[in-house]
Amino acid sequence: MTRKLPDKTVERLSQYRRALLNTLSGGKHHIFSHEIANLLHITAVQVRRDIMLIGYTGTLRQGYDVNELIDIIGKIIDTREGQKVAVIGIGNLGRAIMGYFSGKRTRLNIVAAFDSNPDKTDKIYAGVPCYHSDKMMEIIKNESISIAVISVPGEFAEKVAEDLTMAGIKGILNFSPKPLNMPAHVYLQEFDMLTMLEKVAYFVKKS
Amino acid sequence: MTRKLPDKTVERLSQYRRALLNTLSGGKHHIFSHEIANLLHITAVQVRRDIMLIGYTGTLRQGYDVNELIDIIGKIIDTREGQKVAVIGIGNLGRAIMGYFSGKRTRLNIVAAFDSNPDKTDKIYAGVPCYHSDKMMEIIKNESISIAVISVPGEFAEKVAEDLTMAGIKGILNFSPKPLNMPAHVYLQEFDMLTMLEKVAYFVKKS
DNA sequence: AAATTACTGTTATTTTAATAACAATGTTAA
DNA sequence: TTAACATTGTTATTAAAATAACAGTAATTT
Repeated sequence: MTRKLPDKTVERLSQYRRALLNTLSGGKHHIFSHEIANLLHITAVQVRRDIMLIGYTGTLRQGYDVNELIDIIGKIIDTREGQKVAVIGIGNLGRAIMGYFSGKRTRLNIVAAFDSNPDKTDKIYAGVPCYHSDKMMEIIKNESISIAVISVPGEFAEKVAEDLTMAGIKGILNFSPKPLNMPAHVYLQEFDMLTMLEKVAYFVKKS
Repeated sequence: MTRKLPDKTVERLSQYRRALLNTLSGGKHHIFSHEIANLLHITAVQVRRDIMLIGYTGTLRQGYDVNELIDIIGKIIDTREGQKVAVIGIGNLGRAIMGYFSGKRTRLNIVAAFDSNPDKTDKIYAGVPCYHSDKMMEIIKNESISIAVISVPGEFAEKVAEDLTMAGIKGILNFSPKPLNMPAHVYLQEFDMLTMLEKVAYFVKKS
């Protein structure tokens, strides 16, 4: 549809949408670029530029129609049919992820969780069934799950990623501290909290 | 000491160090830039450039001395005295963070956790005492804790951040989906998993 | 009705990050 | 001994992101 948007713009679109949904439930139907900017603590130019990139245009002196903007963003970042997500590893982190998502109305559905510990499998967490890892490849394939969140300890991340790739996964969000290597057709986002905490420590030290 | 390094270089330094510690425990004492690069799945030039920026130099044809490099990175990202960290919000996420850290790093110590639920307070999690939020400001001040990890639900994040600021915090890692606004002297790193998952979904859709 | 104001949308510039190019040099091979 | 090689360190170039500058315009004020 639209040509590929800049990475950072996509991140902000997700945040705009959440902020706008909030705005809407507060009964506000129009919003200025500088108001959106304030909600996210960024600049108004940045907001207008992002909105320009997705091809929406507001009205002068009235700003943007909140509903329309939410819709447009949805058309860009959601698929019509929705996408299925699996969470691999039901430790604290895995459960946190599922908790964050449960009830959030979105086109991203967490439909399965996996763990290698039999005490944790065959149960429901935040509405999501947890299966044993042995069944992972099969279920991913059969259910055509396209996105996986890896929240297993570092030692297992690589093996999990390989299996996921073989099962045909399309995108991975990797919370483990082990950097992964994926074939080009699998989109990989690393998300490493140890690194981020050390980074904060560094900049605190500097300032 | 060194002048301020680029953001991304700092992130990678943290990852280099972890990879190098691994290498070392595997009994390897020298390493080439392309080997480090392979561990992180980035390019060798990137590695050499980062190492150049921190002012370390390897030896031709032998590569880098693993111990020395670990030390140098430590001098850059750690402080001599160490830094104290608090985790605010002991849900699944908070516990995941503490679990990841326990035992891992000596210079970055999680020394306190806080929660507003009395069922969770006055207990030890992963070796860290959890206090009631009422005591947060006092303890942060008295213990001179400089870094906070916010893992409370979005609704509470803003208030927590304000209190932390007043208590004199220097850096914040914000896991909540609510974007925060901090005075310039507080270093803020947002870390929003919903955004990241939606981003993965977008790029999966595009490819 | 003219000037001013408060916005949007777009282009231009700057900054930051990544990549490429290559010079320097000790090591090995011929 | 000379040529080829493997590796580092650095500068040059390109790409991505953020910021600044500004043109356009409907509403409001004078």
